[in-house]
Order: sequence, then structure tokens, then C-alpha cells
Amino acid sequence: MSGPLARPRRPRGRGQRPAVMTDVAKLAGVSHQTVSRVLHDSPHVRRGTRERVLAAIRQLDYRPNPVAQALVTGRSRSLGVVSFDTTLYGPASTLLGIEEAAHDRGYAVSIASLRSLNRASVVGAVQRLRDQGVDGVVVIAPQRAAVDALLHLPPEVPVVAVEAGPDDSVPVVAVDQIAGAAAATRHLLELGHRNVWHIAGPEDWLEAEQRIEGWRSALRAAGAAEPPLFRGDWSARSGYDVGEHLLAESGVNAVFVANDQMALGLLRRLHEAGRETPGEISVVGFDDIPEAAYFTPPLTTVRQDFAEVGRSCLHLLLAQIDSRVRSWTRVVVAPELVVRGSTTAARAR
Amino acid sequence: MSGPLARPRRPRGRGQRPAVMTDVAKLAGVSHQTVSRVLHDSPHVRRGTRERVLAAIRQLDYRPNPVAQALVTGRSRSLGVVSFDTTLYGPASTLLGIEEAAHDRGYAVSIASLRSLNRASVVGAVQRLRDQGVDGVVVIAPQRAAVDALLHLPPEVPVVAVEAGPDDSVPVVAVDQIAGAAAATRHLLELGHRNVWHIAGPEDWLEAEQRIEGWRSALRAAGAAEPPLFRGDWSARSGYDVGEHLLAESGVNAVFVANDQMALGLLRRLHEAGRETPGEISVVGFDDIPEAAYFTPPLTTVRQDFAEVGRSCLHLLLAQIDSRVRSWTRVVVAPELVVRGSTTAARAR
DNA sequence: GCCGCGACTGTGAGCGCTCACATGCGGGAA
DNA sequence: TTCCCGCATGTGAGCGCTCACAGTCGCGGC
Repeated sequence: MSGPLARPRRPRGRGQRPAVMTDVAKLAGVSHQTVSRVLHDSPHVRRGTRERVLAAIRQLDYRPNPVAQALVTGRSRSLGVVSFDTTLYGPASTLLGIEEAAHDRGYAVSIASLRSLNRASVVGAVQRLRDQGVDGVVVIAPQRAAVDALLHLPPEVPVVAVEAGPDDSVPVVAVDQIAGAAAATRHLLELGHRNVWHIAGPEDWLEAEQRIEGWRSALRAAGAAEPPLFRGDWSARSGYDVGEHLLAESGVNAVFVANDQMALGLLRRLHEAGRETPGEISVVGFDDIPEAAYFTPPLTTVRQDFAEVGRSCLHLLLAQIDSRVRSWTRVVVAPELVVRGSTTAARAR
Repeated sequence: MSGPLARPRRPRGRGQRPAVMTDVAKLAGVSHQTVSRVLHDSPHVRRGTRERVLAAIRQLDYRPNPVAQALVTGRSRSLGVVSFDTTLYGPASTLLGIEEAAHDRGYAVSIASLRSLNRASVVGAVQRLRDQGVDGVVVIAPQRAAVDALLHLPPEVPVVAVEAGPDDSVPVVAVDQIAGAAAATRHLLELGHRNVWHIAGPEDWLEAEQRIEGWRSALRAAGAAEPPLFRGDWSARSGYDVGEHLLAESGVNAVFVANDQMALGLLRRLHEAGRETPGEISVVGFDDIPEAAYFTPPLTTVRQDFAEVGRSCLHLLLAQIDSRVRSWTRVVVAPELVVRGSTTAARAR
């Protein structure tokens, strides 16, 4: 009956295989190329022809195969996001910002979560995304190890770093951590506190270091002394634990904590110790997580505009993809101090 | 010099175009098919040949083009996740669970965030992912509108719903909300509280309704009266606001709150009103967000295993992709009561 | 000594699309 | 009228891979 050549590759059983471009072309009585032109809004298509094609597309519910398009153009219109812990508020918000911006530009977003944090895992995650065919990659991983890894990336992959890059070789979008930390510290100083203590984040996090720097510079500018530094690991637990040590010190009336979760832990510890907040001790956090306003007391903190960060990332990444060169740029997003109930003026002495 | 046919499509300027299968074949002195066989661990390749091919692959740093593979196989080895707000702890954790499970199975994960919640936006998001070529879709959107939308999906797209499905037509992975809520309520009853109040989530969220149901059933089983129901919108703010109304009621000694954020707001409100927790009022939350242990007081709550949910989703989805049929299954993940400091025995009367 | 049958390898088509180029056609300038 | 040019459309190749099938080779059995 039918020789081997007549047998269709994929039997068109029930459920109709989806229409392809030639089906549309046949129905509209044109060539596949004309269909393609209509799809891409080419100006060189007669009005009537265009309408016939459009009608055929509707009738067959035709949708272009993105995989075939990607194969021939070499562009997949998708990008990857590498992130360490998308359960944290900051990364999750940034991811959301990127996704929304990407959506608006017609790009798909693939994610790769890091389980451990070292050069190899970051390079591996980027490679994985690359192997999936993404056009570019955003790395949200503000740790030294991650930043380091960016140096070991093949130069031809378009990449943007969030928060920090290794040097002048990778575009970076970052919130001005130093300014934010300085504003928080200044706020406390202006309330009359002579000593502003600081609970920092982990050493390998660049944001932690920059917030320390901002704290120091504000202290220096005000001619205030620099109390010993404490460190946590961003978790509420660590804030609680550090609170223990802080309670052993004397003259602690103002603390700038490097994020809201640790501030929460500290608040908890102070409460347990019967130390009044803000009466005895004023506390400032960082991030402005949605819950911050409902802590006891409501937390004074520093807000970061993650949506803006996401938009900027996308902008830099697309520029890089289009130009094919990785030019160095740094976009800085300004943070904002949000004053609530956890800070108050120093008591008169 | 060179006729049109001699000109390569993509000029091989600096940076070497990446190696393709025929490059490897040429270098190894075999056909492209043999390279493909090596790549797919076909048994019919002689030891020596395999090694030569492997060596060539390494030498050229060859990596198969996933787009070309997808074009010919019709499988992209990627799946999509539709979610409403990945900034919330639950969805973010579920997403993470799915991503990790997918990674282990060699699947890529694309995300689509919903900005608004209605049938059209959910259907649109799924379509968008489909148009990107994903093999299947997980919908994390435990709202009535989202569930509804699943009914309007083309039957050929493999899909799994998280938390709830419209009927018996879509596989579902869900945490047993009713059991969790009942456990929370029972805990309070067993502590001797005669009245257990409830602050529920928004009406269109299925989880909210199920937690109400669990609360009711536990009350009924214990022969306890059912106090009036209060509702919030999951935010700490709403918990705070509802607290206002709760304070106006008399005999409020135990409250089961439908999530941790609202519980936080309530705690805050009670504190402001000078009502002691848990001394005067015991509070139980739901979710066990990482911060819950550091609330004031540390929150007794119900933990959900989101990683397990993610794994189950992937399992059901892959089964569906492989079998090409959307058979109905329901996987239920058990929640766990975590007792902390926000609950205590009723005072003797 | 020939056949058959495994193990191994190669050939060519084609997935659905875009790109470069060819072609047909009508109208205004020469 | 002739030529050219620009618009509208068609043709064929090929992106990098897999699938179906067609060899080729060596060896044991009759």
C-alpha cells in the first residue's frame, strides 16, 4: 500500500498534531515564507494576503514552534537566574522583579537554585542554564564565592551580577548598601545615641561587609567611637544568640542590625531579658520585609527596591545579548530609611 | 573568491563557534550517528570507538545543543511553574522543592508569576509557558479562580495542581490542611481551652476554607461551641486589624490563626493591648516560617513539608508526560504540629 | 565452504523554522 | 516601446540533532 516514504513520522492519531507553518501556508494559499513574514510584521505583504494568512492561523490555532525558531536563530528568548536561597525575601523579590521585567520583554525565565555555595557550584549552575539554551544569565549571589566564580565563566556568556561583581569585567546591579547602612546609623546618631552597635551578616557576604562599611563611615563622620562588631548568619536565631552577648556589654542603647530577621531575634532576646525597646535600646534593621511593621515594636529599617533591581538587571542583560559584548556597567539603586517604632531619642543623662 | 555556497552562515570570527556533533565525528573518525550513540550510552559501540569519541568530545568541549534535541524529539526537558506570589514563604518553598527535584531528574524549570488572579491570567500563564515549549506545567495557585482555570486548559497539556484541583480531572499534590488545622485546634482544646477562636484566610483561598473545616471538625469532635469566625488576608497587617475586633469579644483565651504572618500581627496587637501571651491568650499559627520561633512569644504552629510537595509534583508530572494521559491522582502530605511558647494550659477557673 | 546472524557502524531524511536569494509583475522614466 | 526598479512572493538550503534503516564485518554451524 504505502511504501516507507509515505509513512508519516508521527502518526496523526486522535488529538490532531498541532498545526505547523506549512499547514497555514497551504490553507491560506501562500508559501511558508509569506506566513513567516506575516508573523514578523514584514511590511512587504499585501493587505489581503496578510488577512488570509491571519485567518488561517486563527482557524488552525497555529502557534509558532519556539524550539524551531530558537534552532535557526540561535536565540531562545529565555534567560536564566542563578540564586542561592529563593526562600529569603531579598532573592525572592529580586527574582520576581526580573521575571516581571522579562515577561514584558517576551523573555522566559529559568531558575537554578544553589544548594551549596562555592565557585564550582555557581559555575556549574551557569553552565547548566547555558546547556538549557538560555541567552543570558543573572546571578543573584552576593557572596564572595559567587562573585569569584563569575571570573571563571566563559567570556561569551552574557551575564549580570546582582549586588556585586568581581571587578570591572561583569555588569552589576546593586542597592547602595553603604548609603543605606550609613542612613540607618546616622538616624540613630541623630536621635542622640553616642554608641551605635552593629550586628553584621556573615563574612563572606558582600552586603554584610558593605553595611559594616556604611556603619563605620557614618560613625567616623560623626566623630563617634566604634564599638566592637558582632556577627550573625542572617537568621532570627543568630540575632537571638548575638543578643545574648550584647546584653553582657554595658552602654548598649542603639543597635543597627544588618537584616530584619536578625533584628527580630534580637528584639526577642531583649524582651526576654526585660530590656525595653525602644525605651532602653533602639534597634534598626535592614530589608523591610513585609512583617517588619508588625514586630514588637514595629521595626525601623531600610527598604530596598528589588523590583527596580530586577528591571535594571534585565536591561543590562538584554543590552549585552544584543551587542554581544560584555561591557562593564554598574547600576546603583538607592535604598530608603523607614522609621517606625523601634527607635527613639536617647534619654537625657 | 568564494561563491555564495562557500560562505558559512555564521562567520567563524574570533571566539570559535561552539563544536557540533559532526565536528566531534570528524575528529574521532566516525559518523555523527556513532557520536550520538556514545552520548546516549547505546550498548552497540565498541569500547575503543567510544573512547575515541569521548576524547574528541572533551578536546572540543562539545556539548549537545538542547534546542536541536528538543526539535527532533518533541521534548524540551523543561517544565513550567505558575505561581501567584513567590515572595510568600509557602509558594517560594514549593517552587524550591520543585526546582530541586527537577534538577535531579535533568529538567529545567521556567517560572511564570501571576500579577492578578483570575481565570484568564492563569490560562494565559500556562499558555505562555506552553508557547515557550515546556513539557508540562505545575500550577501553584490555591485560589478558587486558579482552580477554576485548570478546567479550561487544553486537555493535552500535562499539568499538576498544588493544593487543589477542580475535580477529578487534574492530579493534585496537597498538604492535609484539614488534619493540620484539626491538630492545632485539638492542641488548644487539650490545653483546657473551652473556646478556640479562628482567624481565617481570604474566602477565595482553598487552604483558608480547609483550615476552617479542620478547626470546625475538631471543635465538633470535642463537643465545643463554635465562636464567630474572623477573616484576614494572610498579611501581618490583617492579623493586627482583626486583633482589634477580637479584643472586643469576651472570653477569648485561645486563637488558631490560619498563618504565621497573621499570628504575628495578632501577637503585636495583643501586646499593645497589654494582653499577655500565652498567659491570657494562647495563639497557634500555620506554616512554620523560619522566623516563627523568634516571635514574641515563639509561635506554636503547623509545619508543612514543602520540599516533599515539590518532589511529589514532579513525580506526578513526569508520569503524565511519559504516559501522555492525565490520570487523576491525589497525593497528600502530612503536616506536623510544632509546639512552642505561644500556647499554654488554660487557667483554672 | 557457504549461509546466517549477531555486533557494530554509516546514510539520509526530516523536525519547523528563518535566511539568502530568485522570480514575477507593474509602472514610471528614457 | 524598452528598460529598470521596487514591491510582493516563492524556492531551497540548512540550523544540530534523532530516527529508521541499510550496510559491513567476523564467526559459528551445517
